[in-house]
Amino acid sequence: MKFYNTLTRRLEEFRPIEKGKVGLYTCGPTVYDYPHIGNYRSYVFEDLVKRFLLFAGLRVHHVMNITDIDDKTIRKAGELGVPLAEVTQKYIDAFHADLRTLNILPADVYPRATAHIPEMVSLISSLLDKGFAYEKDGSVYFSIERFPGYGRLANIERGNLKPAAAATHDADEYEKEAVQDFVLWKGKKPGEPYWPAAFGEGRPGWHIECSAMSMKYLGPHFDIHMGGVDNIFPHHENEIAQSECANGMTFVNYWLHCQHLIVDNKKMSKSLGNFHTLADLLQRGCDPMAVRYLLISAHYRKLLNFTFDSLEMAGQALARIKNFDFSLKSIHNPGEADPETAGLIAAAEKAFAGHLADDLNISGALGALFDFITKTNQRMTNLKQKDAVQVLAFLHRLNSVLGVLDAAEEKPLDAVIEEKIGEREAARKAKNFKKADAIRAELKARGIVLMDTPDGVKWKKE
RNA sequence: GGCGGCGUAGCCAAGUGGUAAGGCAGCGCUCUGCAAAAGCGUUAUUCAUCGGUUCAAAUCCGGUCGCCGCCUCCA
Repeated sequence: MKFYNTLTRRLEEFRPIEKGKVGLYTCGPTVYDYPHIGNYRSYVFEDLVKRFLLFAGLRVHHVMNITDIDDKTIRKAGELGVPLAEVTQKYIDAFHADLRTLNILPADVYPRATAHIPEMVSLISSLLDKGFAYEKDGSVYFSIERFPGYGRLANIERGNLKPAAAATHDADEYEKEAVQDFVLWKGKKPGEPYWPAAFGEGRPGWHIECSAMSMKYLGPHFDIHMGGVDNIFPHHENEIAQSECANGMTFVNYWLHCQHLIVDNKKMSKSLGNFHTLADLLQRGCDPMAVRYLLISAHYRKLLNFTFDSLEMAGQALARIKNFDFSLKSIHNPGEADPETAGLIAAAEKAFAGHLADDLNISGALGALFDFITKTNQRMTNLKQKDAVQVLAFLHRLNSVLGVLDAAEEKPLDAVIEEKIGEREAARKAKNFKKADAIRAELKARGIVLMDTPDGVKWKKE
């Protein structure tokens, strides 16, 4: 399989460091507020990659950090007048709930920054010892001029900064030798949390946490690091600088970055106010699986424009897959399976996997799935239960990658509804269609859709 | 100022040299008590635009127009 590596700006064949295993690090949330669905585009994309690696038979060790100490979390706690840990725990819980709602597989570890301060202190000490960092007024900075590879990931030449940006660049409260140097350790300030360190009390900078925690759980050199494109610079660039200077070896082999979700041609962001949280969408009655489908349905390196129309279309496309699943489950014909079934499955699986192996070409993969659905629907009336079982197993194998079919929907009906359906059947037999339609409308209002088929009445949740 | 991306039917979106996947929406038909689902047919001589290379270009090269991102916290 091939991935587009931001570091080399080309498609590269993926080769794990250790055969059959993948070390995967993804940048997690800063827990000062609810994420919006633009944030979730990245997490859902990362989930797709992870699921595809698993589908391909690889064992994945996935680490996602939680940033629970930084300027924003401190500010939020100050505004609310509650302890930092109380604020961060609230948003951590909310984050995990959203991940479940979007059917995102959990990471193996969710390390929190505040639980790894000693590791960061030790890493900073090492950078100081090796001469890549310096202290100034109680803070510690990384000196980018001492790392020749700086700027390679983001393709930024030093000295090519926007003149205006360079001039006004963060004259912040911290003193640095060079304007582009970044902070590893922020000296203690009144009213802020702090931890002890050989180089003075204080708290970690944002970038150092990802280096320290990825190193702890994945080692100094691992396979894949992912995040949103806006993390390329400076965050990931800085991670590379810190990690490679401390360890003297390559940090990460493959860097994958997900493009932004946009709204009205503008990046969805908190500052522009043009965002929706997952809770907002659920409150409007949107199906979370349609949200997931929409977020994965465009190629990850292209902008995706969010509209309620496109969410509606995603829901309709998903409905085609669900109807297919539904039809297959209704087949109980006896007899031997048609040999053609296995052939069609093999061809579709090859096409599906082939497209995903081509830098996650999801459109191609979905095209292969829909082609298969159409072909199988054409054969549907002749299929035996033995065919249906094979096809269902295949569909669910593909869904192990897509994650858009929600198993939780398959709850049995309660007795009252069963009774209504029976009543309606009796009315239909008696040609009392008015009553039959009234019952159907009543059930529809409760989210149960009835379908009359040659095999008898079927139902599904809307 | 530097770096990078995008522009394919009503909408979404694949396709990077060989003659336009797929999804949604629409229209006609089949099935059906009516629906729903499903099927069949139909929906871009054309890929922002101009020019070039080639037997052949949406795909390569150059120009133009429009839009966006990064260079500062940000998925």
